[in-house]
Amino acid sequence: MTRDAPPEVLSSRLGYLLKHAYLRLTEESARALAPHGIDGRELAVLAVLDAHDELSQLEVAGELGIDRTTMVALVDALEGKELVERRRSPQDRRKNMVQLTPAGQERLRDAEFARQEMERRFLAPLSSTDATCLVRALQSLVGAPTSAG
Amino acid sequence: MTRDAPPEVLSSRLGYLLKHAYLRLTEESARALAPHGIDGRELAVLAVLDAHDELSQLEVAGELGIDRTTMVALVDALEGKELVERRRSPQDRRKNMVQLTPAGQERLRDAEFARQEMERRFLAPLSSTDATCLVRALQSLVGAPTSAG
DNA sequence: GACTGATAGTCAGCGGTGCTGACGATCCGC
DNA sequence: GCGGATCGTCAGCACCGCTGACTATCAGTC
Repeated sequence: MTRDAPPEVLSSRLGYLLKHAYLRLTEESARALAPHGIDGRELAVLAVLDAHDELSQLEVAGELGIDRTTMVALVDALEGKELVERRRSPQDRRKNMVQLTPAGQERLRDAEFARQEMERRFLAPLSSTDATCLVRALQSLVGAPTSAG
Repeated sequence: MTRDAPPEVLSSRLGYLLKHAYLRLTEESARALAPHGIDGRELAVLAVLDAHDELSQLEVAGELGIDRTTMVALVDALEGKELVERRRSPQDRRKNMVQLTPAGQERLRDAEFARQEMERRFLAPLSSTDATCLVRALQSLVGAPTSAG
């Protein structure tokens, strides 16, 4: 099934393109991850934890670029699914250290596989040159300076 | 000012990249359009109207890929700024035809110029090859089939 | 001409997301 | 020990887009 192609006035607008590409990926991501009982944000948290072994909630939030208040519910959900554990840091008892459980590690592996499959399908309409170029361009944009002062 | 570069675990995730590129563009867009008293969605409505001269609310919503219920408030706002006018269609009195006012056309010109400037700045960190490639890739993704049934 | 079903616009209400502001607990420099 | 900063938490708000219901209107049928 193809969706309607965007009207010509909009197809050259970066805002339209980025928004709809993002929305479409979000849909695909939800569909791919649903069988694993987590969503894209939760998977990102698991991946960050796996890469760093153990971080405080605030550090995880910082990595992901989301607010610490948003992090609370996110960790609540993951803890409810027994994929992560909160522990008060003995060094700094203000901090909640968040750690993957064995179940969390397993879930991460499976869901990561599903995500990679999904991304591969998502990028399938592109030539491999265009696909690499897209990723490289996005990386530059996200890591790059802006006029934001 | 450069923003923090994304952590390595996330910089290869399409979801993270698309989301943050989109968020960053949204910020820049808001900043660029603020002096013109409209936001990105409103500008898109004006552009669609300009390209088609006159459309019903539902048709505009269809072009932009947003819901007809969302369209109501959007047209309300634009009408409040006297940039568009609603007229009952004589052919089909269920339809609200939406039309640019002269002020709307003028605003569109100015804001479009600001948007183009903004996009140019936004894409500045990319080589011109990468920039064209990015746009082409996004166009393919947005216009392309998905597994969405 | 009246009845039926579909369509356009409107509105109330909901869910998701992310924010601000406040608070308690805790840490650190003095 | 005190004052200021930091972390987690919560309540409340704003924005966005949706669903569902309602009204007005149209088109087709009898």
